Amino acid sequence: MSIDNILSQATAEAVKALYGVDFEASKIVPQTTKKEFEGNLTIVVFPFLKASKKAPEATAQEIGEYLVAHCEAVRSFNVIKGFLNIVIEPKFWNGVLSHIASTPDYGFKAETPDSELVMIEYSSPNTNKPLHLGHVRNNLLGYSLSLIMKANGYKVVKTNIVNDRGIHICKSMLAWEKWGNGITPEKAGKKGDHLIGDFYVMFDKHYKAELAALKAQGMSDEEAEKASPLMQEARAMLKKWEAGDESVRRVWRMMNEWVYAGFDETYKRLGVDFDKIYYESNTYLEGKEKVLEGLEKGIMYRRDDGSVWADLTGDGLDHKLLLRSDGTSVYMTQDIGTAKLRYQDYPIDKMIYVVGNEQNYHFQVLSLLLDKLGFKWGKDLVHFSYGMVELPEGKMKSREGTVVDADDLMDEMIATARQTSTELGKLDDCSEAEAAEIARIIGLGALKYFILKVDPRKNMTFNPKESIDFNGNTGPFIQYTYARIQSLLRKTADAGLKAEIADVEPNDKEIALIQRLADFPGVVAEAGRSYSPAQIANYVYDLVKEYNQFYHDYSIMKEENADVRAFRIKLSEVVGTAIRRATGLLGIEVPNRM
RNA sequence: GGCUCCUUAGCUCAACUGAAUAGAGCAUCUGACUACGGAUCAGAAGGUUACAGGUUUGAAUCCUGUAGGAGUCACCA
Repeated sequence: MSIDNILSQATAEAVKALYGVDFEASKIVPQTTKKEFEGNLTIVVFPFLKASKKAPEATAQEIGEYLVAHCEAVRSFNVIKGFLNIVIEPKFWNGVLSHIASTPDYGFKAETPDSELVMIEYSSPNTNKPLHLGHVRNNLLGYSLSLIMKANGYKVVKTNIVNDRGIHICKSMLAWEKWGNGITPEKAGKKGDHLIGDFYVMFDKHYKAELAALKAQGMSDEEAEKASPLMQEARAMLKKWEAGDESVRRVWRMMNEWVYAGFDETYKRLGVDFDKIYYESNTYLEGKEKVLEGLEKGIMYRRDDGSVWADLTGDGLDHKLLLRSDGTSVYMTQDIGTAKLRYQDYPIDKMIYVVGNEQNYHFQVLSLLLDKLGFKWGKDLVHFSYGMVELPEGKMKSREGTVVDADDLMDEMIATARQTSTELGKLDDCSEAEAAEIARIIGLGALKYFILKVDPRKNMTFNPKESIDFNGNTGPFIQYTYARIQSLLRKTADAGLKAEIADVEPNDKEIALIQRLADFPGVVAEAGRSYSPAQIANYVYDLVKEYNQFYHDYSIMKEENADVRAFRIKLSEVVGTAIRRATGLLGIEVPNRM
């Protein structure tokens, strides 16, 4: 049992014994004592005042005295206003540390046969252009979230829904047919997703030119859009695609393969993966059946023109279209169809969608509809919504060509990491292969940490330069600390020094570290932002900072007392393990040397 | 305009279910230094938590309103 729990329970007992009132021990949460006060843990006594019918100071005093008398973990206490600061018997911390050290999965919950199955959807790219900075945030959040849920004992299925059909794909296809001259990724020496993206841009350029020409002839915006031959061709192509026209389908399949090969490379480099991939070309017809089922049950209604709608005014929302008058699906219908297929494939208990906050309304509606249609996880599906990533120069705008490509970004990060590390002399003793690997780990670590440390709900500014800094709240700083610990462990091992939790009294800095280690946040709360990767990121940073405080104050290898030295080496080792496991939850690698 | 979210130090971000004097890093300033990995270390300065009310023993956190920003309100995905 943790010291927190011991203390909560002892406090509950104290309140019961002193004032005869029952307090649930789980409701009493001791907090870490602030640095400027004496003590390790603090209990706020305000909640007990009704029971004690005494002033805060007197109540705290009484509880403190009871604890010292009855709880062997408590050495002493002091009272400041309503705050009862408790000094834990220093030797107790050795027990805590050895518990942490001997529990390989400390802070993690193991999966059991009864574990709930959670499906996490993330990434969800369109197949007409390569991944960009926004997708990077999505992928990192989704992947980290899956690791965190797994650490919470859930069965996790990572899924990706690829938007591989629709007018946008046809635009790329049309441009390729018109101006591509049969070029392929191999011939162009280019990743497939980038090549397709180029054709999408090309279409847009020609289309814009057409519009301008038509408008110059006196057409309005709308008229021009309708009259544009290019757009008409694209629409015709979509019709053919939907009809299953083999020549269109063949090009479509070929070009999609190019894009997937490109995506796979990007995903692999980013370090994310999926258990099951769904394609909208397979799911977009599925929702229709479910909607018609809802129509029969009276959940939906049909309008005179034949279109099908859901009336959500009872839930404070609007009327929502689900089937067009020609019977075809809309986005919402597809998501219902995808949900149906997924539920056929997996016994889903919980569904998490990692999708940008511009779709908040969509998911509010989807949740209601899935619930009405009888999906048990529909009502409390989680839309893990995140904000936009901006750059120091401002927003990304595809029109202005300021979109940051994911591949380019990773290249740049790794190159910068290489350069900075070289300047610092960190790569001096490395082979070329080692140097490249270290640069990769640092560059990606910097990117991942910088993005994940921010509360996902907020829009954020990503500054590539600041993210690669070996000081401060950055990935490289954490990786550096880890590498240094490994270096220390190698040296002490070479010197034949022992690492063990000897029978010594830890000092304040060491206790602070142990307390931090005991708070390892692998197992985190149920819903909302509380299982956000940001909390893990900020935890690791706090731990690393705490360790640096300790590290700079004590010369571990020169320490004369063998027991103290062994204790400090062991403590460093445990901190290293905690760093590796916590960064692991973020999908960040840590190097043994750098 | 309706709805949702955001606003914390010059900048980038913290603050778990309300708790003590709102914390880090970067940048700035002052000082130290031949190294267990010195781009380090010690210290200073920097805040009416957008604003105004309310609830509470206690509010950055909860409620109401105002201002500013973002998103959304398509037979696009």
